[in-house]
Amino acid sequence: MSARDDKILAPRSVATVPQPFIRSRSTRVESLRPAVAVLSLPNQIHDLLEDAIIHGDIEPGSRLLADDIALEFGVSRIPVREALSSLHQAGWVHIRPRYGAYVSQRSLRELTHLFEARAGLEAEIAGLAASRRTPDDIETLRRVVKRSVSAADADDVEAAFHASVDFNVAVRVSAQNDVLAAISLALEKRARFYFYPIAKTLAGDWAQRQKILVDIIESGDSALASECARDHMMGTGEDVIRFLDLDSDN
Amino acid sequence: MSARDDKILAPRSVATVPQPFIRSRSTRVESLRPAVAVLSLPNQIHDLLEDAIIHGDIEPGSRLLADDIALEFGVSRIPVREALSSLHQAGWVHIRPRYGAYVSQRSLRELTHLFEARAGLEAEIAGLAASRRTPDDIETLRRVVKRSVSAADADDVEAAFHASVDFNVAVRVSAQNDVLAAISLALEKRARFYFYPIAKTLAGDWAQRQKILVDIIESGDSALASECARDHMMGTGEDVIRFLDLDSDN
DNA sequence: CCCTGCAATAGTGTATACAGTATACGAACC
DNA sequence: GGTTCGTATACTGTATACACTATTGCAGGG
Repeated sequence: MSARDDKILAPRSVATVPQPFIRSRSTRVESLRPAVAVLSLPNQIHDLLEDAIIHGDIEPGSRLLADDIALEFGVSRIPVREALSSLHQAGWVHIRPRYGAYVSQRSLRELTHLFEARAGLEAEIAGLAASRRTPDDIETLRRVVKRSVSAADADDVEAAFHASVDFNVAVRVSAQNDVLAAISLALEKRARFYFYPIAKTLAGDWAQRQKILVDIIESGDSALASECARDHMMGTGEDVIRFLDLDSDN
Repeated sequence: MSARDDKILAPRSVATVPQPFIRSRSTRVESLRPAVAVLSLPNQIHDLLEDAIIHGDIEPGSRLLADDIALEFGVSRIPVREALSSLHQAGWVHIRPRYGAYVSQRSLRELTHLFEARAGLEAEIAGLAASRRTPDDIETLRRVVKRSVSAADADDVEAAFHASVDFNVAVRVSAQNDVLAAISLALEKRARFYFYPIAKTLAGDWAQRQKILVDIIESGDSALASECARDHMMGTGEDVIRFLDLDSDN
């Protein structure tokens, strides 16, 4: 009945994860210093599951059994529960009380709303960035764009993707608004869920678009920066809609 | 040493809360139907603590001891932990790992960022509302505005406040974007934290402003609606800054 | 054959128990 | 007297245990 008998996480996910890996106290054998992981167990589990969902290692719609996940990570259900709860709040899973957690499906509806929201958000952020950017900010931005260009030249989608992520971070820093930054980051992560399956077909002219936006931000033209960011995001949204071809039933 | 020896929640909070109140299984004595509360324990605790923070029943900066809260509500620490975790994600508490949770302080920095973000968000939402509103939406909006006017006439701050909340809900519904709606709601709640102490001095011309915005939304002028909402929000933000007089050290 | 009711089961939600760590307090030393 | 070290304490974080419920499969009746 269960849609998954296999391991939840593909090996890649494990390899991708940063240093101090999940280690329940009971399994502590050889560890010297970090008697407890620097990152909390729930956070680690959250991030791993999030990545697994984004990368398609976990099928949308599949049920997440707390026991299985706990077993998988060698921890108890308590930290898993907290991870599932925070995944729910970020929209990654849907929770049916007293029954279980399901990985959220992709839907045309969410996709539309998501990119619409991002368009507004990124426009706001770009506008602020244009009016507040420091020389340091511009330098950082230009450095990231250079990486984007190299990645595009080398046809390295992975690198282009990372550069794009870093670019967005740099813009947020320039905008100097923590609230907007946090929201923007959360929505960007969620957007990757829609993005990832078709990243290859889209990563084309990112570098060019980034370059244009940096020029505008440097010029200080707030309104133009907003418009540019909005157009970029709307365009991307439409691309995703076109390529992803979701059922329109919801 | 502890800043609070008294009960965390003022009686009002308890009275304010909706029907099926916190009831741990172990205390289940006379209950007939709802063997378990329809709203999950963590959610109930989250909402109660959030309200208590907004209304000032819990001092910003005070430490929240999971044991105390659990005792207070007659539950174990597990659901309390989850509530604290979600409060953390929404910015209500700051968590020092392995030490404790503290109620977030008001800061000029957050206030500024918050209202800036809201200005952008509400502008976007108002714009969408203007282009998508249905006759039903307009009717709902007008009804709420009418309530606002009555409240203003009767000088009933509480009622004006509720009407304002409902007004924002109605605008979000008109905008037809779930993502924006969820974010907007979360930020509005957080804003109340800054708002509440000085609500009396501000609730003045809300009704008038709402009336103007509804007229614009009905007219379908998206750009004007955006501008109006943005101005309103910026104005409110500045009012709060002026009246609240926070330390500018952060 | 389909529908209804019941029992078995699987998995959640929470209580309890315990291990480990951050702080605080006090004593010894400089 | 101030600083440093060691110890006690209080709390967090997680494991385990258990009560309860949603579901599912099956049996019986229509």
